Amino acid sequence: MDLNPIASGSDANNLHVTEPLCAVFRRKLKDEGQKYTPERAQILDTIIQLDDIFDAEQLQAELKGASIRVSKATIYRTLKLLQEAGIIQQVLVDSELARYQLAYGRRPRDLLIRLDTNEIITIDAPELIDLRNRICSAHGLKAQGHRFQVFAAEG
Amino acid sequence: MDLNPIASGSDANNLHVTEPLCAVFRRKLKDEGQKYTPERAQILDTIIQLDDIFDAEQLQAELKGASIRVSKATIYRTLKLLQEAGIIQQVLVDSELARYQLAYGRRPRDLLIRLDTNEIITIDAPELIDLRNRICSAHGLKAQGHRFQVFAAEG
DNA sequence: GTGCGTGCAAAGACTTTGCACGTAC
DNA sequence: GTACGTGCAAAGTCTTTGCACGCAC
Repeated sequence: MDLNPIASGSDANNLHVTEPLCAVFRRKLKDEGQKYTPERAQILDTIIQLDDIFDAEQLQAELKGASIRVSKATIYRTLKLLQEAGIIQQVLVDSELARYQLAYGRRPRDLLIRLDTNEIITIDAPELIDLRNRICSAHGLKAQGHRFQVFAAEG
Repeated sequence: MDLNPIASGSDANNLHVTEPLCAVFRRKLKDEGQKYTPERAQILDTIIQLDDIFDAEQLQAELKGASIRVSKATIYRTLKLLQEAGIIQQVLVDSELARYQLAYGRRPRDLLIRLDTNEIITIDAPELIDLRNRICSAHGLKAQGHRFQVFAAEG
């Protein structure tokens, strides 16, 4: 269960990262004198299997589906740790609910949000990497990531 | 107090809109059989004067500074109406708090967010308009808006 | 005059926290 | 064996809602 190489490898969205995500998480925890518990491992596993945008509720449901009972408190605490580790990031489509997605070793996933159907489509806009880097350079800063959402509806 | 032409006119971010924002709001309300009350007018005025990203708390404080007392309930109710009218939009920098900014008749304001200082810098990336339109066309949709946030830190 | 709006306080939704017990290291 | 983690329930924060009174139309 600890073996989750990033290698859904044919996915063009993945950068060249060879280290399994669980190893990344483990290292972050060890570095801070924290423990790699079964709950934390199972939560990360589940997120990797989901491979989609999710919220705390969905994550708990997914775990329950695998007969794993984890409290909301632990879910929220672990999501915070995973964010700190750079493994997941918040999506922020609206302010109603905190949603997350895998981020580590991936290009940011840009979103096309249909206002008429509320459908969320993942898109790829590689030119943004260049754009954001230029913007940051102009401000003497280094880009760490970005978020891009396009709102659209039937024409 | 009703006269708030969009005309901070030299601002290159403003499109050519000649109608005062309050008129836009008024029309939306009338169309739905709702009333243009002093509270609603004062809230819109204050948002226009602020001309910055704000949250419900700040808005109430700003009103209080002008000796105008409006309840949180009314503020939230009015913010929702202003969003429906397309006059303001949510910013969504993080999920902690709903923030808003003026939107009507303006290009979306793109943001450069410093992770080291939490400073939020408004930037202008006009090429995104083109990019987003191309993306939408490719999906047979029409772009209604977008959100772009770059995260950066000292290099 | 009627119906919508406001303030207040209570309710709601999501998230965080204190505590006692359990477990990774 | 110790310090950190977990579950539970309670507390917190932001936001929404029910109700009685008041005002825009």
